[in-house]
Amino acid sequence: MADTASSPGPETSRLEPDERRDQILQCAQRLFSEHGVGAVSNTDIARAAGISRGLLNHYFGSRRELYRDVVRRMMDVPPVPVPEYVPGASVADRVAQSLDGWLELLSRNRSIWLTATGIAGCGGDEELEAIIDRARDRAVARAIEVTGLGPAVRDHPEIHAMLRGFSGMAEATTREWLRHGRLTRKQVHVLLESTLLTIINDVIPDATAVCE
Amino acid sequence: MADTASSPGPETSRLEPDERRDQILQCAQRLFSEHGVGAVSNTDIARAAGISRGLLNHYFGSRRELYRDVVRRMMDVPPVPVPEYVPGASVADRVAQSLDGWLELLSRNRSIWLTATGIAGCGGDEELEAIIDRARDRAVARAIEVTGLGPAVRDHPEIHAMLRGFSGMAEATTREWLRHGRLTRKQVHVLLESTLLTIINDVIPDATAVCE
DNA sequence: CCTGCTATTGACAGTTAGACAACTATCGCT
DNA sequence: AGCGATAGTTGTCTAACTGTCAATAGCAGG
Repeated sequence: MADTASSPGPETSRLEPDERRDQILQCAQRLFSEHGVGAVSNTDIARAAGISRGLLNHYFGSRRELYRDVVRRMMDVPPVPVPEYVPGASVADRVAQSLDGWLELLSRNRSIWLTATGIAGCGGDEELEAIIDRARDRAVARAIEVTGLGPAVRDHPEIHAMLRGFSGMAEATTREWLRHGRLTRKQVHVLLESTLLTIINDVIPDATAVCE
Repeated sequence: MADTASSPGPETSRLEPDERRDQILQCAQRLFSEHGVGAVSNTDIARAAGISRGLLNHYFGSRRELYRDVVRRMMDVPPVPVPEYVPGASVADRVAQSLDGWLELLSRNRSIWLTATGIAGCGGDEELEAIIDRARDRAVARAIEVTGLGPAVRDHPEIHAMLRGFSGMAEATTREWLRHGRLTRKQVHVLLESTLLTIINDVIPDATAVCE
């Protein structure tokens, strides 16, 4: 980054550690989103937060750890849009409703989500991979709950892996929608719904049979 | 990196520019694969290639450009496993055969592919994104050819975006197979085949209708 | 007002990328 | 053999970045 058109910096000093931590993370997240991770130095972040560079290391140790915490903060945002169990609803209904909730959530947190998933496998950091992996697993777990696949997954762990594959498709499709505008929300919905139902109804019986 | 257990370095000098370029890229690719991008310095690469540091900049300008060229080289590897047009074959047959060729190719170039896709969206570099995007588009173009969707795509460009979504699933699923061993090759095949056929037969009619 | 605690700073050390200049080695040509 | 042209080397210099640590400044409670 060349120059940071300095925002109206808080100009305050001596915050409580938790507040300071949070404020720094917020600034870092914004800068990463705006300029890309590689183009933002610790100096930039410190300036944006109105603090000295040394304080970054005091709070986060190394840059890598700061980076990890930013990603963690981003990924932890989604507070689960409640599966909503309605007695008379079919699996297809529940899938449709859950998908809708997910898409709604993403359309609200557009830039955060794009940054967090774009950051992704930046190469070499085990723990970072694990953080993103965990977020993905949470999404898959929700899918399992919604589709009522719980018992089947216990016997066939590969179903879990397949749903992780599906979540790759969900991410890619959502990028096409939110980032490039090459799909509409409705189209994403139809695509993901049909695909997920196919996986449940057609693929899983075949593929699990193959394994044994 | 502390010390690079020096490979049996070519020890030669005065190569043709093209050869030298290629040799440097090869070394960089190997180091990136082995130690991760962030852990390899220009000095490491120069040492591994048996040349001076300055020559790196002579050939590639900046580190970022070297990095881009490494990724470009990785992505350009797949020499298209020939679609093979057999007259009597159905779409499903052609999809199955093409998928099989793709999986075979990947199982052979396992580590290269994992590195290339893992490197992926490292954040912030437009041109790098474009390179990866282009590789993905090539895969999608092959899928369109195999499935005979050419005419439909001309009228409905969103089909293209959907197939890009599918390619996200293909990547994620393949990672589950090649990297984590949580799926077998057969399972990946069944999953991708069914999903792709569903998209072609069920989703595309629905979704394109929605658009108009 | 003083005193202890701690958030915060500022300067320092080590490393790296990138630019540049001067020099050397090797090839192709006459 | 001699002579350019060009690939490659070495070394240095600058700017920027990260991580560390002793010193400082702001805010409690007595």
